[in-house]
Order: sequence, then structure tokens, then C-alpha cells
Amino acid sequence: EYSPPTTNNPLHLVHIRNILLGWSLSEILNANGWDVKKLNLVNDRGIHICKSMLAWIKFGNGETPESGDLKGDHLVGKYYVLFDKYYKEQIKELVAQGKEQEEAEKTAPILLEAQEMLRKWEANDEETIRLWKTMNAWVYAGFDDTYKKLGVDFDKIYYESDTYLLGKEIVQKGLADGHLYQKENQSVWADLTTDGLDEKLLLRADGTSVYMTQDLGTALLRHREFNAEKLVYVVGNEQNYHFDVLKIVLKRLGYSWAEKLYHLSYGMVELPEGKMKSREGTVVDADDLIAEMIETARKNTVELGKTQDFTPEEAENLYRILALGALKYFMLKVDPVKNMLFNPKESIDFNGNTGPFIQYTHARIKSLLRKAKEQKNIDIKSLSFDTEINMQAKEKSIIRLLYDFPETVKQAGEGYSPAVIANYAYELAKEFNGFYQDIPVLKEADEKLIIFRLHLAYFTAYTLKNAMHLLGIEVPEKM
RNA sequence: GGUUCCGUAGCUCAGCUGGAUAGAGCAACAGCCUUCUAAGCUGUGGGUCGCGCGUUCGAAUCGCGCCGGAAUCACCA
Repeated sequence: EYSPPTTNNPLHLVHIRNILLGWSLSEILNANGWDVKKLNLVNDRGIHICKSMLAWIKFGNGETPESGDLKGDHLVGKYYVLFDKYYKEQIKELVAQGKEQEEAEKTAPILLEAQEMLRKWEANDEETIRLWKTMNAWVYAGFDDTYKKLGVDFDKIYYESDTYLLGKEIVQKGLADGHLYQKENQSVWADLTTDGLDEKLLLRADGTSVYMTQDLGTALLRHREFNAEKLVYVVGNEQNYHFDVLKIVLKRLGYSWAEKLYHLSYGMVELPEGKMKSREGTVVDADDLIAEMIETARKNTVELGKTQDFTPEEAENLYRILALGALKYFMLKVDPVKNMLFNPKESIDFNGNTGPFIQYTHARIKSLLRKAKEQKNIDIKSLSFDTEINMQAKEKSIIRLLYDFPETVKQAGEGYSPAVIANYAYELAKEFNGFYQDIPVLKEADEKLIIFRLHLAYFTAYTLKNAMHLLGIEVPEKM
């Protein structure tokens, strides 16, 4: 399962890391023999979406994605920002009128309106629900578009609006069974002090649910639907505490399968100035980044004159493959637990330890194999090679690396780390390039050696392709 | 303050289930395209592996204590 994007903002860099990690992990676990279901969870309810809705009513003049020529998630995000701007102005005014800052923040009229809207939503107010559905549909269309561009999909998407009621039931039952307790104002809590943690709120005084309530519901729903042997949550490390609590509360409530929860906690993506904050506009937008990467790929490729004999469609496809390869490899080569740095001023590289480097190595081999067929009429798929060969050191080390691949896949699965695969692919490509530089293949005089080396090249390309596939990265035949 | 995570060349990262002179890439400099794709290859310079103590024949790797950074401890999600 992936961490919840909220419906008030477009996807950004951290979501990309999240999605790519989850996707790659599902491929890796699949390769290790697991039957993996990819689940996404969308946080589609709460005060945040009401803020967007309210701003849209006030300032939107009926704007739609079509009329505004804006992706749905960007449109809704735009009104979230507008809300915040207006809200801050009101606070300033109130403070100027002599109110305390804190008081002003709590009583700004537009905030009260948003809260009123949330109550209406919970009360199933027809008009509110209709607008909510409309705007959420815009957001989902926008998300789908981005997911598609990234080449990811899900087996199932959960919405918190569908699971929070089940969560409430769980909490009520826990209260009735005496596992939880109620404070004077009717709010419901779990006492986790015996586990070294604090008390945790599970239902507000007014009976509405919080994030934890929803996650309890989602967890139970998923357990009922899939009864999985393992539940891997791919969620950022800022939620470590949340998942510790989730696990303990579930166990407390008698769900022994809570033991199967595993939180794959990945690090944040930081900018040189520090953490990205959507409110301060310092996020790197997913769609923008993908578009920029494709432009960079186009520029680099055209400069190198690599696509001269490509059709326009082939060229566009190559730019896309290279752009995503660079982006995905960049995100996945770093150990998931570590925070990583992204510097928008330095675009993601295409040389050195990068996706395109590995893609290039693959394309080079494919070219070699094509030439073997054209020039020497050798198709290695129909030949076997002589094992009585005097191998050079570089050839031996390639074979050693190829032999390591299954073990590497196993390790990546056990450690939940696509980075292990990424580093392996780099090492193999690097080793092959060293071989390619020094040792002739088609220009070798001894035909036995030609055939052996072509096999070596073939298996390298095959393994690179498989490794990159586990990272969700395509590999071109020509570049 | 409590808890969790991170700290390896100027920068970004490998290596961490203990093993020999700690590896890449970027950046800098010097080379290699009339021969299989130069998005490549070769070389040079650059590191008290945050600090200290301990365990061990042996520690970047394990333990403890400091120091530095991040996250979290909400009737936000």
C-alpha cells in the first residue's frame, strides 16, 4: 500500500518517490514468488478538501478543468492555495483590529465557513456532496494522468471516505469491550502508556473520526478482502509514530494479524533549502518535473544526433523512455530509509551512475547483436557456445556478476530495497562497458570467441533489461 | 524534553547479516573516436568512514556514551 495523496494538492516529488518505490517493490516481491496486490489509498475527505471547495465557490466563477485548460488536480490545488491566501489576509485584518494571533486564526470567517462545510458534508448535505464528488472526480482524473505518465497502476484504490465508518465501528466496539476509554467530553482514546507511548485519540468529542480511525478501518477492510500474509505500507518516515500506534491499537483490539503489518518507512525528498512545503509553494510538481525531464532528454539526444534516422514517433518514445529512466533511477538508487536531496537547479544527470547509462549499455549490446546478424549472419539464439575457452579477467567478472543476479533479487526482496537492484545494474553495465572498450567482439578472428562474447553480451543485455524492469524502467533497443 | 531515523571524498551516493590497500558518479585536470554506439573508456588529485570508549585475531560495519542533522510526540492528514 502506498501513502495517501490528499485530494487538495497535485502530486509532487515525494509522491513520486513513494509510488516508484511501491511499484518497484511489488515487481521485486513478485520476482521472489509473492503474489502481490498493489493498493493505493486516497485521502479524499476532511477539512482540506472543504477549503478547496469553499474557495472555488467564492472565487471560481464556475471554472472547470476544460474551461480553465488545467489538469483537475492542479485546478483544485489552485483553490486550496487561494483559500490559504485569503485566510491569512483575514487573520491579518483581525490582528490589526486588536485580536490575538491565536484567536484570529481560530475565528477567521472563511475558516468557520470551511468547518461548517465539513459538518454539512458529514451530514450528507446534498449540494455539498455533489460539489465534493465533482471536484474529487477532477482530481482523480488528474492523478490518473500522472500515474499513467509514470507507467504505474494499482490493483485497487481505497478512499478514506469509504473506510472511516468501518473505523468508527471498530472504535465503538473496542470501547464496548473495554479496550478503549472515553473522556468526559465523550472523545475516545487508547492508552498506550504501557507500550511506552502516549494516549491516542481515536474519535473526537463530536464523534467524528480522525486519521487513525480511518486507517483502522482501511486495515480491517483490506484484511477481510485479501487476508494477506504480509501487509507492506510504503509510507514516509514522518509517519513512523502513526504506524507504531496503528499496529499496537489493532493488537489491543484483538486483531492478531496486526503482526503482519510492515511499515516500509522511506526518507523525505529534500530541496537544498530544506523540506518541501506545499503551503509555501516550494514543492516540485510531478507533472512539471516529468515534462522537464522529457525536454532535457530531447535536448541531449538531439545534440548527440542520436535520433536522426528515427521516425518522429520513435524519437518521442525514446525521449520519454530516457526521461523516465533518468528520473526513476535517480529516485530508486538511493537506499529507501535515507532522506534524499533533489536540487532543481541541477537537472537530473544522463551521464555516470544514471538510468540512461544503463539504457545506453543495453542499446549498445542490441546494436552489436544486430550487426552480428547482418554482417556475420550469426544469430546467437540458435547457437550454443564452446565452454572450453580461455577467458579474460573482464569476461570472468561479467559472468560472476550475471551469476549473482538471482541472489541480488532475493536480497532486494528481503531488504525491501530497490536500491540493491539499481546498484547491481550499474555495476553490471559498468563492467560490460569496460569489456566492450578493450575486447573486440565481431572483429575477433576466432569464431568460437566471437560466439562466446556475443553470448556474454546477450546475457548482459537480458539481465540489464530484467533488472531495470524490476525498477519499472524501460530499456531501448536503440538510442 | 521523550521516541525513531540519518551522519562515508567539495557535492550526490555505494559498501553496513565483521575480513585484506574504504568504492562509484558529479565537479577539476590529463588522455582515448579512419575499427563493434564517446550518453562510453583510461588516468591524476581528493577520505582521521561525526567524536570517544568498548567487544574481537580483525570494526565504516556490532554495543554503549557524546556531538550534529531530520522526523514525530495534534480533537491535521
